[in-house]
Amino acid sequence: MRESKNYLQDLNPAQREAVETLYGPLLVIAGAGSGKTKTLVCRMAHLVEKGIPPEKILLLTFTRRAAKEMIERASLLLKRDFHKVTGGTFHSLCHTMLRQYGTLIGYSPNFTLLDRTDAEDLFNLLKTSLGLSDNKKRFPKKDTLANLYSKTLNQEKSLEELLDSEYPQFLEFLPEIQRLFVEYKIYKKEHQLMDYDDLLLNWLEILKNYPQIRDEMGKRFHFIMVDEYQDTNTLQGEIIKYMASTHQNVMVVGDDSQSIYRFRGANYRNIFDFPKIFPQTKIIKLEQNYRSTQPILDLANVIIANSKIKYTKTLFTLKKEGAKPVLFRAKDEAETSKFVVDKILELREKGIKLSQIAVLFRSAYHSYELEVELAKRGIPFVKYGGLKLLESAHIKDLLAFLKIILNPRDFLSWNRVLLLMEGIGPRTAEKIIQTLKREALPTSLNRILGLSPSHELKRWLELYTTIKPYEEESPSEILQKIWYFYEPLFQRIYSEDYHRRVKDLEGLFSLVLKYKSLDEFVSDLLLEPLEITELEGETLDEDPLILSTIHSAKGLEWHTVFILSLIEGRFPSLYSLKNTDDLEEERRLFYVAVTRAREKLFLLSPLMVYLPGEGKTFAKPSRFLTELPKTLYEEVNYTTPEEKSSHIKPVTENYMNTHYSTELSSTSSFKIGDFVKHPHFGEGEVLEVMGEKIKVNFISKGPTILHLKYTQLERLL
DNA sequence: CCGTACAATGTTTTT
DNA sequence: CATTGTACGG
Repeated sequence: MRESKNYLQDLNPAQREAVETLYGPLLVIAGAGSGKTKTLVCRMAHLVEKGIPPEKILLLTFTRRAAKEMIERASLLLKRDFHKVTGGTFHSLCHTMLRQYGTLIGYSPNFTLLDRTDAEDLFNLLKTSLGLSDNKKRFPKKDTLANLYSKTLNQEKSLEELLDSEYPQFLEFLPEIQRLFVEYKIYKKEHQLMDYDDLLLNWLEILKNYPQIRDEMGKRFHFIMVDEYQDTNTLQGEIIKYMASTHQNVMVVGDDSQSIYRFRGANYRNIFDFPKIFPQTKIIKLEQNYRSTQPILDLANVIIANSKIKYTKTLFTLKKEGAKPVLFRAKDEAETSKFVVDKILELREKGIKLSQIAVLFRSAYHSYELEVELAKRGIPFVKYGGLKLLESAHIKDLLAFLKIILNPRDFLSWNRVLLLMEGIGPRTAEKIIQTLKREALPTSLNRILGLSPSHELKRWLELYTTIKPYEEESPSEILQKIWYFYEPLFQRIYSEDYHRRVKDLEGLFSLVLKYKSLDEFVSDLLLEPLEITELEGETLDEDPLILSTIHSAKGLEWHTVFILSLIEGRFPSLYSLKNTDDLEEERRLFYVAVTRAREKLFLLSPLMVYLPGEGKTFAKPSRFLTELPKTLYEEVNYTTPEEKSSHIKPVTENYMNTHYSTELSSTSSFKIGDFVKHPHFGEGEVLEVMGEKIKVNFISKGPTILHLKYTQLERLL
């Protein structure tokens, strides 16, 4: 009780009201940077302080990482253990519950989870077996099918409506596609498979049909908190409705202007529907921004004011001072990359940690050129978004082995595994699977070996029948055994880029050590897919720079933010141009990107860009840029270091940065033993000169390596 | 029936 | 431009 004063007094009145409203439905509309996370953390702490056991709290967030961080922060706040709080995503909650209660609707506890590509593979399989891929050349492809299927569920539209609006060329196949979807559902149920959508759907079905489960949930989770509510869909809204039906103690937090998951069925209107589901809802708005400076916020407010829909709030800040956002229009992407890297090095010299700087972009591939430049200049970085480790073929192979160990009826994974073996193609694989369906292993062993003379098949089946996942063997031991078998096939299949791929696997081997059950390992990989760079970069000696898609940057903030490729067709994306709603979402995406910045914001918009199909073309600046008043940003010119010594000339007279306007230090002018002065680190002695780099022992900071190109050092006599 | 060599195709964001 | 489908030879 004594401690409570401290954290409650740190809150503004609105935040405090949200924290102190413990019972009943509560909707918090929280603008970007308005202390949303802080409010959630404090409320969680407050609940516990009022005597609520942590295990009665359910915290739903957008990523599991976010939940973990909040629980950590609450623990620190009260110096108590909050680890019994159940925290995670909707999908992970549903997954856990279905492992426990799935039997009610005919699912065994060891059902298999399908990721996106698994689902696509299944569509392909069914497409072939229904004879839909034979002569009709224009029948939709597997990824289109999976996409359509998911949309019918998440956006609650009929297949016909969706086809009409998005794929009119496939309308003629409506009956075939419908039949395919029915088959897809049947197949999943028969083989104990669930895709991502099934997790929500099936759990909702149980909640709807079993009042006793609702009661049980009410007792188990007496307080529910949901973060990022603007990015939930109707299905998730309904899950909340049932989970909280007995007590109504549910708080949701969201920002309608930051809704960026429409393609996944999220609708910002969900926020406004919340009071309809829970008529007693109390609404609180958080409008004070604690993150960004006024110039950044001004830009953000204009972006959202330009949108067609009226949003609920205008942000204000007390951080009045600050540099205007900078726009740089490079001649091409190469020049953009150089500018960004130069600026980053400059910031680092000023003492900003690389991990406090982020480069954001609409699509993962937009950063390729920059990544090359960063590697060349030796700047460590991690990238979020884009290709997931799980999506690479070799990881999927290993996972397929694990999946059939856990669920022998997962014939989709059996199919993948069998096709890896030399001498086994689609037909033989199909025959083997038919045999397995009639008669399980090990009884059918000899019959199956009779179908193919493949040595690899024989070796695998022998190994397979000896592995016992639920008994004494650890996940790591099992993975080792599989690797022992798989390695020769791996070398044969991926002979060209063996070395690149084997690196990923090493990461996987070290990750598996943390798990005590194989089941948990596999579902975790599917529910929170690992980023490729998350496994590679353990040995970095410096906090790395962040590269991220805007979607993956949600909820985070940095000292400086760069936004890449503000070009029509890239941002806004080509696919959003036809449809106003999609375009509006792109605008919100830009808003999200801008509001990630605390102090400095750089907007990049190259004049020429590589567009798929037509090579290098002139780029049209993004409409999001052209609709901004010029007074809100500074446009700069820039010459790359090769052409001249690194030099920026301000276009307008009050350009924020004086750094480039002074002459730069020349490489030759320093020797060991010189005394020098740095504008931010103060005085120091030169210890070593290494080409373009110099090592200086600063009085304030100790020995530091500087890049002469980007530093202005003054020699003292 | 398998594996490979060649042609075509559309190319975002994620649990 | 890299993945995905098709044609053909072994």
